[in-house]
Amino acid sequence: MQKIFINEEHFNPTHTLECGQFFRFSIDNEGNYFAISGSKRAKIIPKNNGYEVQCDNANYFKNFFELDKNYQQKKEELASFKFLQKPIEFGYGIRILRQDLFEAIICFIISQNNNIKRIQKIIEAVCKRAGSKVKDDFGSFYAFPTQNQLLKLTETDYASLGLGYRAAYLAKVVPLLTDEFLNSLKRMSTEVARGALIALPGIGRKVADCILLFGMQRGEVFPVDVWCERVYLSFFKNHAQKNPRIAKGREKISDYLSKVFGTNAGLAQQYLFYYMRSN
DNA sequence: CTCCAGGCTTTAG
DNA sequence: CTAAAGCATGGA
Repeated sequence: MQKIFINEEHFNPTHTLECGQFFRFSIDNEGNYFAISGSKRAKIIPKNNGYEVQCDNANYFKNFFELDKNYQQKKEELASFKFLQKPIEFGYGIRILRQDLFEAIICFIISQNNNIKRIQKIIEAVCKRAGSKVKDDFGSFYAFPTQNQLLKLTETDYASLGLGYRAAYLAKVVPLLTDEFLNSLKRMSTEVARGALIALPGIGRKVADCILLFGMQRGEVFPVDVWCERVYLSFFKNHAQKNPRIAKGREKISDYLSKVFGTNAGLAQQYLFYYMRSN
């Protein structure tokens, strides 16, 4: 058992885990969160002035929670945007999670045209079906399946797990996600990597952007979905109308907001998404 | 019953 | 190039 302490000033487990970037979390009847990433699990326990993360690999979760990044600075930079004040106030303590790339690709393909409850349900079903059973100090759980483990599932298997029309996407894309391909992706520029991701079955601009942001730490990416489009239309319409280069369409909204927020675009997106979806 | 969910693919204009 | 239908499933 290893422990990490995270000050509450720039970390809130509820907002970080439930803001929509991540799906494999749960909460026990004492109010403690569990987060599963890859083959590892962490328990997050409230303490004075912060939270204690208990796990078997502290370094893994220090990286997972981006503890090497300066969120005070990010907060100050984003606070200069007045329309972010309420979202930041509401979702205080959000951190962008460094998720496993393979896992992020699978999870965000599942997320398309779907609701978060069912996304979580499907992912757990996939993990239980194909993932390894792991034991830790808190009991046992299922790791996210490796590529080799998912290769054993057919389109029919995925369909039986409730994936709907996404079953065909996974059956086609999993064989393409070799370690060699994933490692080459990580070395590409954001633009090139986005193109390579969109070339895969079941991945369009929005899913690719989520993968870039949450699985490849490309903080300048601003994924735009139906919710963000609404945010844009309500919060940014007046601003955008003053800029003739801004046109309609989610891709152009994403391009524009990436420039507006720079390296903090993804964090700004999470604040806005969480705020809008909760109100 | 219809409508929608962190969209993508295919087809038509 | 843009626009729109079709897609599986389950909950509201």
